[in-house]
Amino acid sequence: MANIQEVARKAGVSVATVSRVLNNNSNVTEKTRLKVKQVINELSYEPSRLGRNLRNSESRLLLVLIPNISNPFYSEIINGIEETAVKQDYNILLCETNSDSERESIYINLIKNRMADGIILMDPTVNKKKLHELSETYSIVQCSEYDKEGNIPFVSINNELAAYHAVRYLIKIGNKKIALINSDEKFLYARERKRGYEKALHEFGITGYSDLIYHTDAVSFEDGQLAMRCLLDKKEKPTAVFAVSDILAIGALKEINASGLKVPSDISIVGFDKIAFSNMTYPTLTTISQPMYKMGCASANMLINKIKGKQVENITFDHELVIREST
Amino acid sequence: MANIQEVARKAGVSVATVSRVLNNNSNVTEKTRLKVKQVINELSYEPSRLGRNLRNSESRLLLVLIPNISNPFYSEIINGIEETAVKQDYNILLCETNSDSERESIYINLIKNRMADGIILMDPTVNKKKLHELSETYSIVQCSEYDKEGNIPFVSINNELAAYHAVRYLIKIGNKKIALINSDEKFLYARERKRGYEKALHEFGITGYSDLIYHTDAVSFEDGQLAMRCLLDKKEKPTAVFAVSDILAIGALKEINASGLKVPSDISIVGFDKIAFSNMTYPTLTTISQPMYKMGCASANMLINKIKGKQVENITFDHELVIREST
DNA sequence: TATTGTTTTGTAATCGTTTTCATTATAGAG
DNA sequence: CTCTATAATGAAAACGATTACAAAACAATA
Repeated sequence: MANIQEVARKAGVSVATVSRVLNNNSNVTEKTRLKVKQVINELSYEPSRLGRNLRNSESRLLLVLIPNISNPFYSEIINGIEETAVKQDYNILLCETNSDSERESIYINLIKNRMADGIILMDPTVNKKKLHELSETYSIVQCSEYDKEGNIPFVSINNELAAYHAVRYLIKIGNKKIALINSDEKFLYARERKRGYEKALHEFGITGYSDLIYHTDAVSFEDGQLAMRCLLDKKEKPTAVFAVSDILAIGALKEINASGLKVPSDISIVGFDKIAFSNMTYPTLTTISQPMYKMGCASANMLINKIKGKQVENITFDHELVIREST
Repeated sequence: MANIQEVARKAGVSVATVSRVLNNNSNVTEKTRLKVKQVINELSYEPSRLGRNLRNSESRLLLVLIPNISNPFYSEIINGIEETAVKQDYNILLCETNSDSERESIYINLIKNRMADGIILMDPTVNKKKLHELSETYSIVQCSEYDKEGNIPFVSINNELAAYHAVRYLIKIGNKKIALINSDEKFLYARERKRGYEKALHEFGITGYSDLIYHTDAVSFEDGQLAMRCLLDKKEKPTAVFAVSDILAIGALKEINASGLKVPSDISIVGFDKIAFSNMTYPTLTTISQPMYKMGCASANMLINKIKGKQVENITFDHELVIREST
């Protein structure tokens, strides 16, 4: 495999000139440029990014930390990140943390080792203090789930408002006994969506159903089923369910169907995220849509700007209530 | 940010010794080792992989080329790849090709530029000749979808046999008019699964239903719906459907439900892949399960072995027919 | 033609490691 | 205490690019 030296020798120029041609940078005579390009072709030379990276002290890699790649919510975000990154000559290093802080710190080391130029964090499980320290030295942005305290920039939506809209809608179509299937409240989004839920109930003077809140261990279909089974066992069954994730909602839906009750006539259900599959369930799922793809694009741009040393501003995207058959 | 020179100076040793401590390689006195480690801590020094990579002429990055990250089939494979790679101190560079050969070749350049040590290809859209040329110089393995012609090693299943099993099962439970929802036959798996379908029909002497084969443009829920709508419009409706992907099957299922027909009493349906969703549909989907995670692990191991210069053998995993409510 | 200014090119240092080979320190044997 | 064998260390050359600075080539002007 040829290197820049060989090209220079064969073309009868210096490596500096070859490098200049490569980066079509400063002024090189058309004649030499042509000659060099010809030799590059003859030797089918490809510049090594290893050398270039070392010299430039950059990896042109963005580290993307997600809890779980199988969750379609993240797939869409990653789509956006990748698209945006590639346009600006970056690549993404996708790493799945499984919300395990040990695993996460293995990956975070990649930035300390200069193998990544920045991090897009989807689910910070690392302890806050460490994270904030880290963000003073390195370029980090948060996407979707974030930590308010520090000053690490983030891209997200207004979770409280979105949940409020969902629940208000359930109330307006006649529901009072509205269950909440929430995930672990260690997540900001979980706390915020719960607050939106409570706010809507409070606003319409609905009280006394605090046992209709269920917290799942994780976000999986099975957790959704489990939650719903639990809720159906209550002496006062809910007439509607708001789940903080489509995945949970779909599990719940399955459980309702299995119990012989009908959606939406017996129980209405609203999910969150508008994953592709939410339109394939029976019945189709009413849900809150987040602009996942755009959020991915925005966080990649934000990170790249941060790497370049620019000042960046937090972004809050709009959500939308998508009404379908489950309500 | 400290470098190895500073550590060496502060510890009063040479960079060689520091490097040896770092790689806890050859013999370093316990005393100096301790001293060096202490300085490393004091300076919170982290070795740069950029320097190391250049020196070692490796990137320790595996390029994973998938057509579409949103397809849960691939997510599971990626899980396996990543898990395996990380254990051996590799990271994965995940790249989505969208089955676009131009995009694919951008990514393939990464290996020419030494930014990746090898490639796991899921959906070779690059032209075959180029691919085979490439594989003479670089380490490449194929996973799931592959090209038989060349001698690029692959990990897959026996698609023909799997399809044969699915269709034979449909026949045995009493179906004759069995539709096939296939994807584009540019894919090997599509051609093979079709052959399995035909083999089963032929074996049981079923003929005359060749208009019950539908080819979709892509693999999406919508394509599945479209296909089913088309099949339901035939004068002789099928009593069973075999779809070459769960995604297509789920779309088809949706369409059958929408048309007022019942699954499985009116129409039975079998999918392929056993994605997580397939257990959440109404009714749950009978499907062929592939060991996606294990396939991911196997292809990562295979690639790493190839990078190390070892000889590798193709692997064909077993499939399994998972009978659920849709049949 | 000599002088100046502007392009174009080359030399050599640099990025941060690893590793070969030479050298020095240490221990063990006589 | 000296001599050897071995273990521990260091000096310096890679790896393959980029780039500051110096030098050479060229063009323009007097």
